[in-house]
Order: sequence, then structure tokens, then C-alpha cells
Amino acid sequence: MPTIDDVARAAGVSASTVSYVLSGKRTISGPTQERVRQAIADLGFRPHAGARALASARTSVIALMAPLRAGVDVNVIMQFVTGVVRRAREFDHDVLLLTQDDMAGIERVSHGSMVDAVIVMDVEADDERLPALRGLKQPAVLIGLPGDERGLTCVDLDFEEVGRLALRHLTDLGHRRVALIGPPPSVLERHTSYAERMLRGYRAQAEAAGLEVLVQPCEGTAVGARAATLAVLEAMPDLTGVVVHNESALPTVLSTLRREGRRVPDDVSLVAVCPAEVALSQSIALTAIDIPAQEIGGAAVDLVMDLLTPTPPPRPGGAAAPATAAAAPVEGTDPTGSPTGTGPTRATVAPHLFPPHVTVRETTAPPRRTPA
Amino acid sequence: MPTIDDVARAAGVSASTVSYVLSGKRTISGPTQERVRQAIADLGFRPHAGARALASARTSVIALMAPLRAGVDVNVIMQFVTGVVRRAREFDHDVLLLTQDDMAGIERVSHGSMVDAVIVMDVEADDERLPALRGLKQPAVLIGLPGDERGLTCVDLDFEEVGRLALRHLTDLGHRRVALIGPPPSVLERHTSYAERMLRGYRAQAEAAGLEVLVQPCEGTAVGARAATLAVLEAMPDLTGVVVHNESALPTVLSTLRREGRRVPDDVSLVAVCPAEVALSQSIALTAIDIPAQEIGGAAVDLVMDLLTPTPPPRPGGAAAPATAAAAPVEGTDPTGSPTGTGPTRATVAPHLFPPHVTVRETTAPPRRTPA
DNA sequence: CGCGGAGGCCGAATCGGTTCGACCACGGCA
DNA sequence: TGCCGTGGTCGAACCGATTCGGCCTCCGCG
Repeated sequence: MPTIDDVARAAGVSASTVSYVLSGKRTISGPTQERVRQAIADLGFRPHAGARALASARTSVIALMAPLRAGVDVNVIMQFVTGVVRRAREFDHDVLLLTQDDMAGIERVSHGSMVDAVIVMDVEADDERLPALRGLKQPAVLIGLPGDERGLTCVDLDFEEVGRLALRHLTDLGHRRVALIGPPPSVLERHTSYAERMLRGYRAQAEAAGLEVLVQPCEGTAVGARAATLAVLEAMPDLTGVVVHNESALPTVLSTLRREGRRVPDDVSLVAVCPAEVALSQSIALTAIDIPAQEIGGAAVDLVMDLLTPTPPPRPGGAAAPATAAAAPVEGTDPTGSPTGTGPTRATVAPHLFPPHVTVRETTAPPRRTPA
Repeated sequence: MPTIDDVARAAGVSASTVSYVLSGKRTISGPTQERVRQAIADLGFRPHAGARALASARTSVIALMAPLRAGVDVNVIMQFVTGVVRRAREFDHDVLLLTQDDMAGIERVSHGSMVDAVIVMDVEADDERLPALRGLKQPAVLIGLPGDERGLTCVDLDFEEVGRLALRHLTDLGHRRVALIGPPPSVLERHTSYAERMLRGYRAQAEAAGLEVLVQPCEGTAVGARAATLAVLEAMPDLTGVVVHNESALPTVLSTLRREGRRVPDDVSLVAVCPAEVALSQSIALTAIDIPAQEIGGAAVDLVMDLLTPTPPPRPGGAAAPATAAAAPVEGTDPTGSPTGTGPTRATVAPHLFPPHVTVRETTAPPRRTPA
């Protein structure tokens, strides 16, 4: 493994010059750059990550805490994960994967200076990790929305709106007898952020519309899903619409409805809340509010990068911000160029929420008029 | 962030003493150790990972290449991943996640000295990454079995035996008309190691038993699985047994059989090849050859640690090997204490193959006598 | 009583980069 | 012609650990 000194020698320059060629932090003449780059290529030089981290206090690694908790669909988790990894790579960063949901992992990699930042998934309403996260020397970004997000940066789909929208789509079609098949009890008991928010929005919308609300938690197993579907059918025999917020249950919900003689969408309309891939891999293409998991993961990385770039001193005659290329959702403060001063250390920016959309596929239709 | 010097000062010793207390590589007196540990606790000292990597040439990080390829079930991948992460943590190591399947990622982290070793998943029969892997300065462990594993360390379930065993279980029960619903075409076209090996074993066993072999590739989607099931039923209407080696297809295969009037296991027996969790979360508990994905992932880490511990010079009067606590499968050369000399740099050790077992649950039974 | 050896600790070199201050040469301007 | 500014490069300090050689002390033994 050649070192920077080897490169310097080969190029006939000093080590610092090589470093500056690499980082671009000082101007180096064209010919010199050329020689240096050539030497780097010839020798196959790759800077030693540890040495770099030691000297620059930057590791080019971000930690991703993706706890595999009971009740959360692995497919969805992996969507987030790949979104994060992909986007991180575009910023020349790697991802250290933490799967334990305790704080110890975070503290270890943080205090040990193994990472530049932390992204945390599966946030709960009153997450115990919050205070520790706030105390980190590295910035932290949450995927999800805890009850108190002060001092933290958050990004997620706007699940409250998801709840409203899902129901509204059905009522707009004319459905009045609707049930929600939700996440597993364990997820709710944990007060998982997305589940509670979705539920809140759904309930609010239902009450506003004067509908009876029927909410049925549901295990992700086949038997659990079957039981939940039957329970809903029994509690509301005249139901014509279902919202399903539970990826693992979808196949069984679908087949159970069928077995019970309810055709989809003729007899009952179904709108799912899940990633598009999941909606499309079912026995029938699901009308759904797609969870853009990959995008959200990517957005989390964008936020990390924002937090990592030293706040550009707000000089008015600005060469633009160094192109973080953040395709941020339309929300919160304007991504580029803060309107006025940078504000109180950007700690109070609004959470970045992606607006949800209904994608109509093959499982929703107006209720049949006959029973009316 | 306190440094080792701060600790040394607080404890009234030199920095090297602190280091030796931490590493245990030299004897330090009891009282001194006590003072040092106290100082560490008081200050909340955590060694700087970069500095440590620089000085010791060890990062305590291992790279895991887990490409998310079309056709491989995410649940299974994640089982491996968590197995790796968990076991790595037991050895005080962290995991850097690579999801691209190109070699660039590996080379980057390897040459940059970001990791101590590499674990590679989803190996193909003639994997193009092999030569590069052999050239790495860090050890590499494959989960899977390429055609030519010389110079590489491999671990996996013995999928050839899986193929034989699955079929044998059915024939032992008396079934003679059996079909295999396999992985998606894309997986086979890539010559994915596990798929080909399973198929080979299955074919061999079928021929040995003089059975007609019917193999049906199958997409992981609901429509794909339905199509595959119907195809098999049409090609072999009198079939009484199915082997399914395709996690994502299982729910639909099951429901399709049912819809076609074939009761499981009364009319047709089904044995799956999948992780136990998957077998148990179906509408009926599947008789299956469980893929111990977590264990295999853990075993990969064990192998990494073996490769990482400097080969204990084979002195006969041995204090035992430093307890890597490897629960290795019963295979290959004896894990501890090589029978004779350490052999040619352990490059030629046999691949570590886990022996498969059939776990009988509720989907297999003898064929009904009536049609005979 | 003297010597050898082991136990326990320290000092300094080292790992491989980054970064700041300084230096040099050259061009423009007065 | 002299001075200043600037673009381009170098040298050296520094980041925070690990590790090797050496030194001192104390004990045991002859």
C-alpha cells in the first residue's frame, strides 16, 4: 500500500501538495495536478481512512440505526436502508449498520469517532434515545417523527395526511362503511411514530366525515391477517372499503376477502399504505398510498450532508451553496439560501415531511348501488 | 472528548500504560489497573477509532457485501445480515454495509483500510469478484460456494444435500409424482450458487430414484407464483408432492393449490426450503428444510475472526486456541487444533457446509392410497 | 552480599494523512 | 525601479492512539 509520501516522491512534490490536489482546498497549478494524479494512478494510491479520520476529524462514514423490530416489515426497512446507502455513496460516504436498538451502539460509534453522523429509523413517539441523540457531537437525523423533535432533524412521510387521504379516497368514491386494518399490536404498544400518526389522521378524518371508525390491529402472519380480516368482516358485515396499513398482512387480507366471497374491488375497495413495489407484487395491483421509502432514506442523507457542511457564513454576494443537490420535499424552510439569517443554529427548522399521494390502481371502485 | 493522555494524566501514569491496561498485552499491576480504569470511567474516555486504526492497522470493522438482487427474498438476506452483525458485535466489531454488487466498493474499503475483512453474500458459480477478492490484503469469507473456491474461505448450507433431502423426504413418504418450484429465472441465469447446487442435488436424487423430474422456475410475485403453480399442475396433473425453493412464492403457491382443489397435505405434500421464520408465518406451518441464515452469517464472522487471529505458531505444548468460541458446523478440517501442521496457509481448507435437516410440520403426509 | 531475572512502567518512535504559516517567484502598478 | 499582491508550493506541527526497547526496582538464590 503506497502512502501519500510515495506519491509525493513519484510526482516530485511534497506530501502537502498531494493532499491539496486531492482535496482541492488550495489552488495547485495544472501541470502539477497532472503529475500528481498520474502518480496516484500509477501507484494505485488510496488514502488510509484511519489516518485521514485522525487528521481531518471526518470519517466519511455515517451510522444507520435500523432496528429489526417485531412487526415491522423487513422489505420496508430495506427500502429505507438501500435509499440511505445509495445516496450516501453519491456523497462518497459509507454506511455503518447498527441493528440493536439500544443506545450503546450509537454512543460507541459516536464517541469513538467512527462516524460523521447518525441516521435513526423506527422512531417512537416518546423515544428514549432522543436525549442521548441530542447530546451527540455528531449530527443526528431521524426517519420518523417523535413527539418532541426539538433540536433534532426529522424526515418522513406525512403519515397523518396519509391517514386522512386514505379514508378520503374511499369516501370520495362514495364509501361510508370502512375499516382500517392496521399494524401489529406490538407496533402500536411501542407508540411507533408512523403508526400513531397515521391512526390519528385517519380517526380525525373519520370523525369529520361522521363515520363509524373501526380499527383492527393485525399481526403480520398469515393466521393473524386472516383473523383480523374475519374480525373486521364480522364487526362490520356491510363494509365496502378497507384501508390496510400492514405490508405483511396484505396477501392474506386479499385472499381472505376473496374466500369470504367479497370481490375486490367489486364488493369491497381496498387501499393499502405500502411501498409501490409491495403494492405491485400482490395478486392484483393495489390502489395505495405509496411509501417512498428509498426517497426518504435519501432525503435523510441529504439532511446529514447539509448539517455536515460548515454553515456557509451568510455573505450576500454568494457563490451558491456547494450543490448538495438535495431534492428535498416541498416543506419546511427553503432548502437553499435561508430567507434571512440562518436562524438559531437550524435547530428549529420544521420537520421535513413528504406529502403523500394516492396512486389509483385496481383495488378501488365506487360502491355498488344495489345495497343502498 | 478526552484523549488517552488525559486519562494518563488523571491516573498518574503514562499513556502507554493506559494503552496496555486496555489491550492487556503487557502485565500491569492491580492497583495501577484500578486507577486507570477509574480515570477512564470518570472521563468517559473512548479511544479514537481512526487513531487506533492508524497505529494498530486494525479497524474493528468488517465489510459486508449484501447485494439486493432481483429475485432474492429480502427477508432471507436480512437474516444473514443480522446474523453477521450480531456475531460481529460479540467480537467487538462493527459492520460496514455495501449494497452495490460491483467490486469497486470492496476495493475502496479494502485499499482504504476501512475494514479488517470482507464477507460476501450471494455468490455466483463463476463469480467475477473472485479474483479481486483473492487479491485483497484483508481476508474474505464467502457466504455461498463458487465453482472454484481455492484460496477463499466459504460457508453455506449444503444445498446439494438440501436438494437430495427434500426429495428423499417425499419419496420416503411414498410420493413418486413430485415437482420442484424453484427460484426466479433471473437467479438461475446468474448461476447463483445456492440455486444451482440445490438443483443439482435434486436432479441427482430424482434420477437415482427413477423419477420424472419437473422443475419450474418461478417469479417471486403473486402472479408469477400462481402461474408457476398452475403450470406445474398442468404438466403433472397426478402430482402428489411439491418442493418449493422460493420464499416469496410460498403464500401464493399455497393459496393456488387450495383454489385448485388440492388440499395440503391431504392431496399434495409440500416441503419448502426457507428460513424457519418463513415456514412458520404461512397459513399453515410448513414442513421445511430450514435455512439457518442467522447461524450461517454468524459462522462467516467466526471464520473471519479465525483468519484474523495471527496463526498460533504450532508449538505442541499448547495452551488452547484463544477461544474464538466458534460453533462451527461438523465439517471440513477439525476447527481447533489442526491434526498435523497448519497446512498450506489454510488456503485449502474444505468449505464449511452446514448439514441440512428436514423439519416436519404440517404440510407433508403419505400419499392417499385411493388413486393407486 | 552480590548478581541475575522478572515484573512494572515510561519514553519515544511510528502509523499516514491534513492544515496552517511561510516562502518564493513573478507580474502589475506607481 | 521598487513595492505589493498573489498564485503555487513546501515544511512542520498535529491528530490520538500502539508498541518496542529500555530502565528501575525488588526478590530470590548462590
